[in-house]
Amino acid sequence: MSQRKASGDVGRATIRDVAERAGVSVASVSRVLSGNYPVSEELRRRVMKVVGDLDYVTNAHARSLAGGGTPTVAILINNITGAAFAHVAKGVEGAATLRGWLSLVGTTGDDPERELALVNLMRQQGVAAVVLLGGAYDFDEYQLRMAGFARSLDAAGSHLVLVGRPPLEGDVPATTVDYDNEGGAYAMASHLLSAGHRRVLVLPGHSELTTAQGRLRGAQRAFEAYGVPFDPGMVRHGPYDYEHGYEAVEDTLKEGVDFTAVLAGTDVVAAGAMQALRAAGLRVPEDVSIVGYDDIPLASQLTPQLTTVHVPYEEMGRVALRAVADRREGGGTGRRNDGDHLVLGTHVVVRNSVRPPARRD
Amino acid sequence: MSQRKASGDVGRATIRDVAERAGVSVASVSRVLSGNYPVSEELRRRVMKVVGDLDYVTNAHARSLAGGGTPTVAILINNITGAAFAHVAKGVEGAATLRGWLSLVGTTGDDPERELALVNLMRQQGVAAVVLLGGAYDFDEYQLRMAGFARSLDAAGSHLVLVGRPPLEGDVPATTVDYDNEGGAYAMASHLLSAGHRRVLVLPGHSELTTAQGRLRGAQRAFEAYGVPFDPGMVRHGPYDYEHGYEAVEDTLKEGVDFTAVLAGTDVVAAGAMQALRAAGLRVPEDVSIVGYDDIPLASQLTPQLTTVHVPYEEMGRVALRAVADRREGGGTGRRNDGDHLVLGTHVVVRNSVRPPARRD
DNA sequence: TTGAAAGCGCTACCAT
DNA sequence: ATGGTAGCGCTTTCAA
Repeated sequence: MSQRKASGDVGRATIRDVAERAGVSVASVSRVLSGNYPVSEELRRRVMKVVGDLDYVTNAHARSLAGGGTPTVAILINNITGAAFAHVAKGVEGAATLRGWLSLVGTTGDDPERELALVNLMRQQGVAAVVLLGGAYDFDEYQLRMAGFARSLDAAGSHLVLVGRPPLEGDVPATTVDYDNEGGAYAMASHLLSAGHRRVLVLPGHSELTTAQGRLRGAQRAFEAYGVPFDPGMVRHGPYDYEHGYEAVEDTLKEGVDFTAVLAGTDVVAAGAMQALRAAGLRVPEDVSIVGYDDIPLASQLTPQLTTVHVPYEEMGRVALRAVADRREGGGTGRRNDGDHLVLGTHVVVRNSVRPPARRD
Repeated sequence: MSQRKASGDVGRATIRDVAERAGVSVASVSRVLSGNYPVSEELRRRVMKVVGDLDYVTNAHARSLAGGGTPTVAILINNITGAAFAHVAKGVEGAATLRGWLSLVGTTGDDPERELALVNLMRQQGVAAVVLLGGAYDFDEYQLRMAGFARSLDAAGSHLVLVGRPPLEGDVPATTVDYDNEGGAYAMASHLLSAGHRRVLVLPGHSELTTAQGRLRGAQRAFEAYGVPFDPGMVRHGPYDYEHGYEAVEDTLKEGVDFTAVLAGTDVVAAGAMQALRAAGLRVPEDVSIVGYDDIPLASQLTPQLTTVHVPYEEMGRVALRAVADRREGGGTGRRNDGDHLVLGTHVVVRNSVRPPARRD
């Protein structure tokens, strides 16, 4: 154990250690390991033997610096704990692995400062792409902020991918992978309306969240299409969490407002709403119908199983990675093309949480 | 846009670009940016100005190679979609961010090949530590495999951390962060027994999974303590998923086996069991009581809310990171000490899914 | 087919 | 307080 450098070095073995021990040049070792160059069987054998003995692995940083290196995607997510985005991450991860790419996951905790810090951190890492997940808050600053990210990343040879958010305006170097958010809400609301529901409590989410806005718009359009007046008083905004679903229903009930169905912004909100209804002695779906959005596993695990909108999260992740990989291999010119905005379909999954209203109003 | 090298280089700006443009030396720029060295206000101003203009960020790979670099933890997880491990990951992430560390998440999909590939990949990345999450399959090979990982990582100046798994035997350079798995099961089963339940359907998980083994052992010990004979026929093994919970209960019911309570290996399994009971016309907890394990958010979102064992997943993540960070800063000698095996407590969270059995047998 | 050597972008040491 | 410069470990010409 003294073939390391004079100092009591505890660091990893280097390519030089391997070369010396195998009695060959550093270049040869590199060639054997990269495998992208013809080498004699004898050389390969000797090198691999030493690599095994020393349990050597190449230093990814050095390799990166010198030009080689594994392409890496960074996934930036608000909260790793959210089921929907975990599925997108899974999709990205899976597709990345398939191509031998590496993937990084960073969490922003909904903090713009941290988001910026992470984007820069990823830029430092020289990642091939940064994937930003989830609905965005539609503040004025948002477009500018994202455009800034897109340009910074682009200038560094990287690329910004927005998943589950509306595309950026203008000629910004970014790719968007979206789903038919509004269409899903339209279909979901229509399902409720065609079952005969007229008074429905709508819990679209935070009013500034782009996904919530789209879901609300979809619902409104459905009401219009059915010629049913849409009552803004039946809309309650709030975060996409269980507590909000619970409290919104609880409060609405307390106020004596009448409704026969709940159109929740997400499955988790629906779960909270369901619980509150039950706590108030109401049965689902006999007394009140409920529908969700997302179709995460929870939806089919609730009792009754939740009718909801299926969003192809995992596929979005796969598509997102494919988009950046293609652009990379295609030697993109940097010019935008139609592939820069992909939108995937959504559809209603009918389960057991909807029934025609018991009474008409 | 021609201050780049002669070639039509599209790459990122380098420290040299900044130095030239600011009319200072490369060393000075490095000092300003690292901030760990005294520099004149004038210098700092000029450098930062150019950094802003060029939107420059340091190349993390180069920095790493040269000795600096952000410490990175790698989190290896079977399935990013599992709620429990997502919480551990969150804990690690949070603690890492707090210290300015970076974290990587890789998924193995339960595939040993992929696990090995990822460990090596992380070794290449020169990560400060590799955190392996979740119960392990107790095959003979397992101890050897992990010991191998531990030594490889250690030789590379990295470190292996096992979270939620039993510690490695012998003098292996690894840290284990565990929770009182068996104790939690003991307490949970005792809760059921003291409520009067005697015929309990036990769904501990896969028989080779270490966590399942511990949970089963805990339950058995509780039965012994209560002087109640433990019927092995009431144990059904299977994966930690909703479907298994559903099918196990469905089958048991079909076989006409009598039971007044279900001791599920995880909350998700409990959710499946609950659904199956309900599908069979049985009420929870009036007819059958159910308890889970993990205390993920789902537990309190079920109806009735699930009595379960709380496992401090997020804290385990934090503790795991703290352990490696301390060892790093403490300039550990490499010798094992008591801090190499940390075990956190668990406790029963009483909700509404347990009631004394309606009838005795 | 193999070896020698010039960098990749940065940090840290040694001068000044 | 600032500048010059020798590597960090690897890939990749260019020669042999």
